[in-house]
Amino acid sequence: MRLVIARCSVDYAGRLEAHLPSAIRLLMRKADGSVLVHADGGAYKPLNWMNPPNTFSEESGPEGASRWVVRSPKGETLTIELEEVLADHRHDLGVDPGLRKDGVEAHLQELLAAAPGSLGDGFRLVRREYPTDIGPVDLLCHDPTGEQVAIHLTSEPSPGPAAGLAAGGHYVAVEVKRRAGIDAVEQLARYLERLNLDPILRPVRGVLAAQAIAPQARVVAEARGIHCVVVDYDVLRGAAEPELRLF
Amino acid sequence: MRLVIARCSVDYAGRLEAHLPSAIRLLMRKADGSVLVHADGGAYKPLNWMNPPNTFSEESGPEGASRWVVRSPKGETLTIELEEVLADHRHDLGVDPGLRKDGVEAHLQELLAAAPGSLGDGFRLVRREYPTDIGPVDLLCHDPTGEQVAIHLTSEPSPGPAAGLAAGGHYVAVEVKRRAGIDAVEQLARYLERLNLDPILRPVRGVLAAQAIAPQARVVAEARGIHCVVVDYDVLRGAAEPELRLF
DNA sequence: ACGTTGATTTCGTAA
DNA sequence: TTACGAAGTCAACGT
Repeated sequence: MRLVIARCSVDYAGRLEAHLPSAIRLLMRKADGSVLVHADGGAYKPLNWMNPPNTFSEESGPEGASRWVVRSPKGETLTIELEEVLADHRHDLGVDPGLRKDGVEAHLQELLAAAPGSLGDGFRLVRREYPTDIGPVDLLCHDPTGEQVAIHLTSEPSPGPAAGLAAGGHYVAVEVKRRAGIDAVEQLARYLERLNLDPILRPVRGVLAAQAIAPQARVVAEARGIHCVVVDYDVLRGAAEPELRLF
Repeated sequence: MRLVIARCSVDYAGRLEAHLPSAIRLLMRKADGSVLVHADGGAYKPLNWMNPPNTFSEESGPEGASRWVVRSPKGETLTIELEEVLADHRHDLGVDPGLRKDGVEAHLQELLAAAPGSLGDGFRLVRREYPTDIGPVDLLCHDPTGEQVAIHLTSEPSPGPAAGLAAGGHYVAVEVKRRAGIDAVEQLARYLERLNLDPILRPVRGVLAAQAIAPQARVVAEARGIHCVVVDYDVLRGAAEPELRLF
């Protein structure tokens, strides 16, 4: 990794065009070829950058000035005019071990799959990522209460739900989000529309489960008969490991 | 700006939890308070970071080791254990002048407004950012072909379209996107629903114009009678400056 | 202040 | 490989 502090101006031409007038900035060139231009503000995002793969060229000018030209194979060009170089450090960092993340939507879905009762009394999980022709529904559950549905004696294809569950109650399609907006409601509504075309599943209700639900989304959801459930991550983690709650 | 090269391990606890095992990394602390952890790869995104506002504390340990703890008011915590510091530079960069951008969606909209014929044969622009009660439609155009609409002799309020254009053909609401997904289709569908409540405008057709349209979005659009137009930025730039095409 | 939309989004994953 | 959804999305703009 090379770190340069320099007074410079920057031009980017590619998917858009951008220009940075002359100022003192940090230029970073990583071992993977990335070039980053950072100011002393603007949080974690660089003012300008070029991701790998790219070709890098450095031309010397008069009085310590120089020019960096970085080109991507897609025709993007990042040009940096270094007018005055105040520092130029190089460091060998080696390869970084990976980052471990925990607590994203996938994990929330796991916890809900392990504790479907959090979504509604008596709910049982039928399948995660239940496939439809417009994409998979996060969770398909079964609610033993409510209206009776027809009993199907015919055997069903593999991806179908277990026939036994359909004997009473109804199915519930669950959309899991960390933060649910109107788009989540519409996504779930599309799934419900599809699922309710299937006479074997019908009627399918909808549940929107999220750590936070936008007020507008809640209004739209209720209007469409979709039930909203706000889930708490920590409570859920407890519910998924019920043995911990006995003590 | 402070730049530290150090062997360190990092833990983040906040909206999610993340852990980075010990390795040599660049730690950046900007004048605005941001703390960034960069590896020598991974392009422009830091491995971990904390945006301002935050509180920063640095504790010294034995043999040059130290610990940085960065806390945000929302309860997020970034903890960096510096086991070995290889470099520690400070630089005063000053305030950065702004970035000038050109060529984003707004610019695409300008080009289409200047060359509405790209959207359909004979299309004329009625208005950009045509207001509705759920937000402005990117472009409202008029298609001289197709069904006849009623002629309105009454004068109209200022934001209304020119009455003369309504004498033949029909109106077209255009949604402009760089990349169109299903959400763009639904956004346009909502606008069309609203616009078609207006007896003066009715009937209003829909056109989705984008540099790239997701296949699923195209299916949904066609199903709703919305026409899809893929626009090319460079061609459009040529069409918007027709004098250049004479030579 | 809040909500909505765009982004050189980037990044992961599943088909 | 491609396509699609999620992101510690962030950030800008309009209400």
